[in-house]
Amino acid sequence: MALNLYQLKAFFTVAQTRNFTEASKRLYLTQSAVSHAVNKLGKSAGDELFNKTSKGLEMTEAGRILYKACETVFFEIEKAEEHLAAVKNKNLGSIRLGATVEFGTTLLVKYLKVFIEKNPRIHIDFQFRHELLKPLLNEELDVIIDCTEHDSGELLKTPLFREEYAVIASPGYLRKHRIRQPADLAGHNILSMDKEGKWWGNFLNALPAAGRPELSQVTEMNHIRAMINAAIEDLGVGFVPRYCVMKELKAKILADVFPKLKLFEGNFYIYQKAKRAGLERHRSLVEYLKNIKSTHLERA
Amino acid sequence: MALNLYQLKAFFTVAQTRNFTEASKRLYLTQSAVSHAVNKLGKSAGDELFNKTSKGLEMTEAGRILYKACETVFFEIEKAEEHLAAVKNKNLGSIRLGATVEFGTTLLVKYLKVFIEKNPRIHIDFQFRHELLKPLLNEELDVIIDCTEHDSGELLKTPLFREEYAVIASPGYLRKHRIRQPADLAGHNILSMDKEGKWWGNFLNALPAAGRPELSQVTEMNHIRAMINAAIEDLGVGFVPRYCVMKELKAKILADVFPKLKLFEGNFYIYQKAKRAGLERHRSLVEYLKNIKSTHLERA
DNA sequence: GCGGAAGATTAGTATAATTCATAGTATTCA
DNA sequence: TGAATACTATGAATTATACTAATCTTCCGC
Repeated sequence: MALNLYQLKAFFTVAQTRNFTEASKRLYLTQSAVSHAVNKLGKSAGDELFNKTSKGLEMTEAGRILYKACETVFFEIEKAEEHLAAVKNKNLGSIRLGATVEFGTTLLVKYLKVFIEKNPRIHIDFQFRHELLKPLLNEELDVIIDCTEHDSGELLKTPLFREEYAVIASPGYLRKHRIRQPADLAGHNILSMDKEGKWWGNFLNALPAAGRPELSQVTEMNHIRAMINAAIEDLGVGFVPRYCVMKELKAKILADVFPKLKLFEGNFYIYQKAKRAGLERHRSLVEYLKNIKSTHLERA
Repeated sequence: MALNLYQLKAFFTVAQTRNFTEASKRLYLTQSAVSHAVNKLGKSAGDELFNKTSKGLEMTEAGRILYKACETVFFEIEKAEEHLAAVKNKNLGSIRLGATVEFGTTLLVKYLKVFIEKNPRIHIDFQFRHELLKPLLNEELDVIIDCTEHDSGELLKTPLFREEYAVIASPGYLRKHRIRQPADLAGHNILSMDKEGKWWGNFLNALPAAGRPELSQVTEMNHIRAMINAAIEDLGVGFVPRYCVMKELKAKILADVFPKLKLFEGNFYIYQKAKRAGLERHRSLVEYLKNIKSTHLERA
């Protein structure tokens, strides 16, 4: 039979992307080359590797067997390459690090400055977006920092810190509209990431059922920074991670509406594919990231 | 860098055999092809992979890194191939089974008959020799059954049974020379695998120091079967694994000189490379072999 | 049924693997 | 020391294979 690495690589990438054309781009090859390679691999495996269904490609059993082998094989090769590079004082390779937009653009880049200076042989590329899990699973990203909960055998999860939220408004807005307790929010313009109010859900849940306001007038905007700026401009009341507005609170261009209320949202976690967590560069980065705290922004 | 499977295979085989020419034979390639491949691999790894020393090849650090990766990679590929074959009802591959000459040619082949009939998709090749460990380590053999003790992290050891020995002679010989107790052996012709008497060491050790005979007249012969046949022909007294002479004892062409003495030699063990023990065909075979007992020969 | 998207096919080219022939390097032994 | 032996390395030629470009097929939505 004699499996072949070119073909396995092509197959593996197709399996990850579920798309020959996309795979060909990742591999810097033509779609034709990928098609050839996967077909040849299928022949030497004695079976088709993919079935074409109405909604895309689906692996056959033979495909799944090979996929599992590929995970180990390519990881092992990558590890060996990293190890060789380490011995020869070469670059250790790169990490594609994903994080949510606000967290990434503010806290993360500042915190990583020291790591990047101390580890010149590890290159880090950044991807700040909201959708993080899927790119991690299909190997567009190597490490992500996300504040949603995922649990799967193939992912390694490292807890970072508890994210504290705050209800914010500009001091001017608060002077005009007295807001003393949560119930007072009814009728105010509510700045939210979504129209349905899921974004404010954790705030509401933190309140006793009796004191929950009816959030009727909701303005949707799909970036936290936009929400913050809107609040600064007196456009309404926002609900945001506290670390995002540390500076604004200090500078008093924003105020904490309910300073006595402790509002915790989900944890921040580092996620990586369990297999790839064995890479030395992953280990160093995660070890460093573990010490990040939401309070790091205050120093900045 | 982009490591390459052909080159890794060539390198891996050279590393196992410590010999380019031997590796080329195993790979059904020319020595030149192997040399080219290993050199190219060395170039893409950025370092030499072997140093030539006065007594053969020696891996460099880069070589050792790659060797470790190869172990995993090729095992994983082999496992995938076996798995694919299983799904498609093809042959599961072959096992090169090694055992000591006497054990292999008598007990083992008979015992394995049933396994071979029940598992037509696993092919077994046999190698009966005295040197078993080295061929196992350099991948000339996949599984060996040996009665010597080895302990190493890379080997998986499965105990089989305790081997019982017996002192034998032909009934005619015993009629002529009365042998009542071990001390009577002095002066007799002693049949042994070696001239120095190490072979009889375990017999002597089983006796109280006072009753140990002086084995002065030793005849060396390098096969157990030869020793047995010599004993049958009245040539002297032999010391052999009991399972080897079950038939002869029953047929009364040989007699147990000290039937009341229980003489145990070392255990029999199955050894395999730990990595390769994960192969399905290895598991089935070892599972079956575990039930072998030295008494199986009596039935035959 | 037409256009677009995605994969397959075919034929030709580029690249890499393999061989052949030969040269080089230790080691052994007379 | 020189010849014989047993390796490995090298370069040119050959063969196998990966890859591309262009074209074709299929499937899906409008």
